[in-house]
This record gives sequence, C-alpha cells and structure tokens, in this order.
Amino acid sequence: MYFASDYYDKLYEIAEDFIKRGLAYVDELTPEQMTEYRGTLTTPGKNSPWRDRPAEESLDLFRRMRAGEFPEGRYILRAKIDMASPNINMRDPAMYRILYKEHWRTGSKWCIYPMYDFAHPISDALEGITHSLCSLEFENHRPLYDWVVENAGFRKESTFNGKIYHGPRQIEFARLNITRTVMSKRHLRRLVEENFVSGWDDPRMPTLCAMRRRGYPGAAIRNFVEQVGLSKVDSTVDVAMLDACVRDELGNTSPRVMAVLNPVKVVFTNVPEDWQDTLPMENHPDHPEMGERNVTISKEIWIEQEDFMEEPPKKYFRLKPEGEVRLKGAYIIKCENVVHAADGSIDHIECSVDLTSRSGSEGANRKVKGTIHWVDARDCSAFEARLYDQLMTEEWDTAAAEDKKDVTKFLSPDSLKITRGYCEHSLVSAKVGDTFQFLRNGYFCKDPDSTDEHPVYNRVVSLKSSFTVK
RNA sequence: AGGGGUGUAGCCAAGCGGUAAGGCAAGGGACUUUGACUCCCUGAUUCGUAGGUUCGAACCCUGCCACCCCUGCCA
Repeated sequence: MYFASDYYDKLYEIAEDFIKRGLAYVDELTPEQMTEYRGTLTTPGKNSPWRDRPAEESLDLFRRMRAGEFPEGRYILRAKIDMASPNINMRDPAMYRILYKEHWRTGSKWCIYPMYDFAHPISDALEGITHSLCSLEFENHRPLYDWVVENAGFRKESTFNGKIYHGPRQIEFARLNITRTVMSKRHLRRLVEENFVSGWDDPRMPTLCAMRRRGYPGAAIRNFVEQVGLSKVDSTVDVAMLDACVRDELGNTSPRVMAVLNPVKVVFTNVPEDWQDTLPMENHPDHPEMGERNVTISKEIWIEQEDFMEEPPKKYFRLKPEGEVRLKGAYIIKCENVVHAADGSIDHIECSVDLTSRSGSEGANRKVKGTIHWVDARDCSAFEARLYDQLMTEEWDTAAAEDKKDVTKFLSPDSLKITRGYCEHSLVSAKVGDTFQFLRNGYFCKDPDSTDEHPVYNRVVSLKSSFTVK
C-alpha cells in the first residue's frame, strides 16, 4: 500500500518544475480574495495580479514557503490554467498550501502540503495505476487530473497483458447506496462517537468489521456487489438484495439447530415424569455429509410463543386448542389444555404426545399440516439473541438533503431487539463467528460478547416467510 | 444561468442499428417433518419525452423535461 506521503519529495520536485516552466505560480491573494477572483458558476473569474510574476520569483517564494518562512495562508502555489474556464476546477487551482501540521507518517518534515488534485494524478502515475477509479463527484476533476498527468510527462503508452494503456486515467462510477442504510463516514462517525451504536463494529453498521461481526459471509458480500453491478446511475439498491445474498450463502453452509427465542412451556400429559427420548437430527437437509446430532426430549419442552394461538386465524398451521402439530424430528403432539396464570397470560400448555408417531418410525407417516421447532426444557441452555433490523427508517431514503444533516432523526427504534431464549447445548460450545440456522427463525452468528455462561447470538438475517399473522 | 453527468419494470441492471438478458422484490401454483430451501408460472408492444434519419431505432441526430455534481488554501 502506498500513500501520497511516500512521494512528497517527488511531488515537490514536480511542483518546482511546473513553476520553472510557467505552469504554476506563487500567489498572495487572501482566501477571501481568491474566492472573489474565482468568479461564479456563470461568470468567468479574473487573473490574480501575481499570476504573471517571473518564474524565478515564484520559485524563490515557493522554496521559502517550504523553508517555513511564512505563516499559513500568506502564499499559495497555484496552477496556471484558465480563470475563464467553465469548469471551476480549472480556474488556477491550488497545488500547494502552507500548513504547519504534523503528518502521521512524515512528522514535521513538511510545512507545505500538496492538494488532492495535484497529488492524486501523480501518485497514480508513480504507482503505475492505469485506471484510477473514483466516484461520480470527481467527474469535474478529470480535466485537471489529465492536465497534471500530461504536464508532468506521465501520459505514456504502456502494454500489459497484451493491452495498451495510456498512462493513468480516471474513471468514475456511482457509489453504492443501500436503502435504510447510512453510508457517509461523517454520519457514521457521529453515531459511533455519540454512542447511538456500540462502535464501528456494531452489527448494524455498514462497515466491513460490523458485517463480519454480524455474520455476513465474505462470499455473500462479494456476490451482492457483483449482482448490483457497476454503473454511473445514481442509484439506491434495495437492502433486500443484500439479505437475499446472505441467505443464499448461509442457507447452503450453515448447520441447522433448534433454538426458541420467546419461550412458552409445553407439558406432556401422557408420559411419566421421568420420560425421556433421544432423537437423531440432521444437521442440514441438503447435505447429509454434514451428519447428524442427538437431541433429547422429555416431559417438558419450550416452544415459540408465536407457534401457539388460542384463537387462531384460518390457515394457522401451528399449535392451537384441540390441534395437532409435528415437533420437528420428534413426535406429533395435540393440544389438550391451556393453563393460564393469575394475570390471564398463558402459563403453560398441556399436550398429549402420540408416541407412535416418532420420526423415523412407521407411525411417522401420518401427516399433520404444521411442524414447529422446540427445545427440551429439562436439558437445554439459555442464551441471548440480538435481533437486528435496518439502522435507519424508510423516511431516510426519501428525506431532503437539508433534513439528512441530522441522521439521528432517522434512526429506527427497531434496529435492535434483545431477547433471551433456550437452545441446544451445542450453541454454548460453538466458536465465536460460527453461524447456524436456527430452524424457522433465521441465521445466527455467535458474538464476541459471549461467555461460557452467557452465549450471545446475532441474528444475521431472518428466514423468508410467506406467513403473516394479522 | 455556465459546465460536467445520468435517465431501460417497484429496486438494481444487460443491451452499443436487426426487433427488450438476468437478479432482487411482488403475486399464483407444486413440493415440504423448516409457512425455509427447491421447482414451475406471471411481468416493459416498449426503453424520460417530442420529433427526425433509416427497410428497421433503447441504440444515430435535434429539441425539451427530470434528477445528481461543481464557486475549499477538503478529499
């Protein structure tokens, strides 16, 4: 990796050369005067009175600028191009300014620093860059980029892999925008510094470290970028496309496991107190090579609150009074009774188990419409699930530029929900970064905040669902 | 107002003079011990718009419209 600072000596040398050749001059207009002399979008600028000072004089001043003889702002090196250009970037742009600032790499060696428009094309050339890619807002800078490249003598034809290149060339493309997502570093920094998120790697952030922590596989991100494509259209990609790419990758690679996020207890009425069974469970329906694991079941299990309704709507395939449902990989159960707590909420559900319907046995062929996931209440682990949604509201996407100045107004209240549930023991011993599909829930990735006693899982993305309760 | 860009389906996006790829989203169906996955089917007589050139135009020409960027000694 290279930095413009690696070339400061060379940059300075080229600047002196420009002065000697009458391509640059030292100006002493104040910043205010420079703005005034620059003209406007519709009116041409006018030449600085110092524009035609002798090259030797500019050279002398420039060397003294470097020597630290002047305060900031006193002098500035400008390219001599065209103050009447309709492209304001060509109206004698600044090349070097005095700046008494420690550089993180060169320390206090320099007190004059090159401007982006001067350093950029030259470092590209020095590094052998053939295609310098950048975003749309630099289109107006391309003529200046070319001016510098040509005048510095870097416009050379070269051949690479049988193709001919003509020196460094700037090519612009549209930056990636995603719905309900802030991309600007300025805004993201504020969210971090003012603790609206836990840090740069908060799983809701659009940074690579955050996406890694969230559990987005690299392959999914690469695939997403590839599907989005590259163009010059100022566009905003639907975040659903990213989700789809993540699901596509994770669906193929993640082992399935059962976890209940919002538990409600089910007690079996027709089995003895110490009843227990061990069931083999596939780790991935499409990849038998991923093997099986054993899961226990006993008289009490946890199921998802969402999977039971006392007054279900039509087409509700889950557990309901008098209804039957299949416990994934285990038995068919029937709801016999609902036991309420004093406050009217459901304390637990009493069900009978059809012991002849054990998965894998002959009786298992009996079809019931719904299958739900579950966890053995007497042999499971507790865990924390962090459920993420987009950081920003939909209003963010259509907000006026003026309103967007305050990102915090558009933070979604639903971007993080924390819940405690129960899961198979294997999720406790899994490694940080391991990703699973929690059956019927979504893909989850073990977070670094996890401890042996307290596993934490980030929901990478939910599963798609065509079922909606109303 | 001057200059630089961009307009193809709800969202991305191929296409580059020979008669509108693909993905996501949406809807319908099949399958299903994940309402997942998978598999079918459904989309533009039309490419911002109005003209012109052509046997033929999303592609070439002209006008118009919309949106983005540019008046830092920021990058």
